[in-house]
Amino acid sequence: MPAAPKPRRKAPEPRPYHHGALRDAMIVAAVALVEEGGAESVTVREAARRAGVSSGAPFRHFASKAALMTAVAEEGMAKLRASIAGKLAACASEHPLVRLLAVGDGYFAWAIAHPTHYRVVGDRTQIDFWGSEALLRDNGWIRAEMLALFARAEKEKLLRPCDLRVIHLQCRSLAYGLARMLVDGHFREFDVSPKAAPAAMRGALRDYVLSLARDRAALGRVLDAA
Amino acid sequence: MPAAPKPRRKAPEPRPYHHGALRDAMIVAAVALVEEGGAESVTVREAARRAGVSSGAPFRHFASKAALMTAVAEEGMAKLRASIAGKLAACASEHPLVRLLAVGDGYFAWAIAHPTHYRVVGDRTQIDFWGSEALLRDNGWIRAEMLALFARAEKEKLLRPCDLRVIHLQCRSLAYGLARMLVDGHFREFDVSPKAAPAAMRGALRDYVLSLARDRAALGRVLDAA
DNA sequence: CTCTAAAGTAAGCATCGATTACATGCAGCG
DNA sequence: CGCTGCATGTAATCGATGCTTACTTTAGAG
Repeated sequence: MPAAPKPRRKAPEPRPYHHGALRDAMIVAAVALVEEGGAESVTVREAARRAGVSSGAPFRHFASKAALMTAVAEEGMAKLRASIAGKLAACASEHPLVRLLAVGDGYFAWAIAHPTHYRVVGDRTQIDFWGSEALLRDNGWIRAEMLALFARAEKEKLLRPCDLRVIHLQCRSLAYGLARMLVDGHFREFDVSPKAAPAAMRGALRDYVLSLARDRAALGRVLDAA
Repeated sequence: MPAAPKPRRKAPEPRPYHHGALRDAMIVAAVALVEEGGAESVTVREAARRAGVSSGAPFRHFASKAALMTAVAEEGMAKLRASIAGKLAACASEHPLVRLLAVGDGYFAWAIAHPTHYRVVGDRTQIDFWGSEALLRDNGWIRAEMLALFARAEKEKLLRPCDLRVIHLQCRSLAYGLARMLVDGHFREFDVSPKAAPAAMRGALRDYVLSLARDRAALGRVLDAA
């Protein structure tokens, strides 16, 4: 019966001339496209189609496709940070190296769950990483969290003799390398079945963290308990 | 005077109707484009332009742009392998862990010298990696070389107690992560100046290899000597 | 020498990112 | 209330891309 009432106000029926939240809708659509077919399948036009606007409209909100992809990366980085924060919050132990492994768990969990989105976040050549406040903030948070854990571990004499700067770079590279190998399709090269990849990644990081400990056996016991 | 002699045979003057080696010429042009502006700036048409043929000609030799990029990756993987082989040949020591570091040196050297090309080689989602004999062969060579060194190190009791499969994955991930962080633009995040990146990468890998040694001090002396 | 098939060309299709000229309508002001 | 300005939308268009098709050239096998 109410075929077409008065297009009075916020009636979300046909489509008000002005979308109202196109910027957000574009990001949602672009993220969906990324998840469906990877960054390469993202098209400004298709995202506009899904948002129900013409192909030129998005450029009122994004200077370029790269700007849209930067927003997609911001979205991803926030989720990545949230995933890490979640694992940290769920980590009962206060042992810095145990918590470091929790950071890795949160990092891998999101990368594994959203591989194509993770690729957008990781590739800083396609987005304006250094020009995005949100990316710098969330990435900086992750970085600071790691550095604080390393600093605490050192202060508490939990680390083997080492250069903090070196192991920070090492740790980041190992985590990035593991996640990146996964999303770049390298894991088929190892015997691990696709479903075993997460465990292999965690195992590699766990063993690495153990190698950082002054008292490997002690940390092993703590990790086994947790 | 000899404005236009007889277009008799192999006269490389205007352009013989048949190119003669279009496939190779396309790969050369595509590699050049990759080095100049990254994979994203590669265009079948532009490569064809540089090879001096029409835009449709390349498709007689490559089923798709992805097939051309796969050939570009093959070219890169061969160079990567050659770089590693060179460092191994130049390595005087027979110590497996010293030679493992030489593998890393060869790997990093090429990645640093050809970052955009390296990205093409590393990203197996954009090329037909598992369908390319050349890629499988050269990548397999690198892999086998590493595995042999690990096996020798273990047989010669040079390794700390560890699971070979775990440290193989670790080592690969660390190397891939370091190289990938470089070409993905992550190094600005660390204090290292751009020119210091190679040293930082080597330092991280060196420290990692040291952490694998049963007798860290002994390996340290060997490395310092070399 | 002929004749086929590999390897070129030119033209065209659908699509893309981006721009332009124009249309709409909300907000703020008289 | 009515006017108006500006953010936000549309439609049309541009040049470029990947890829295909129909046709042309030419090398080389028989």
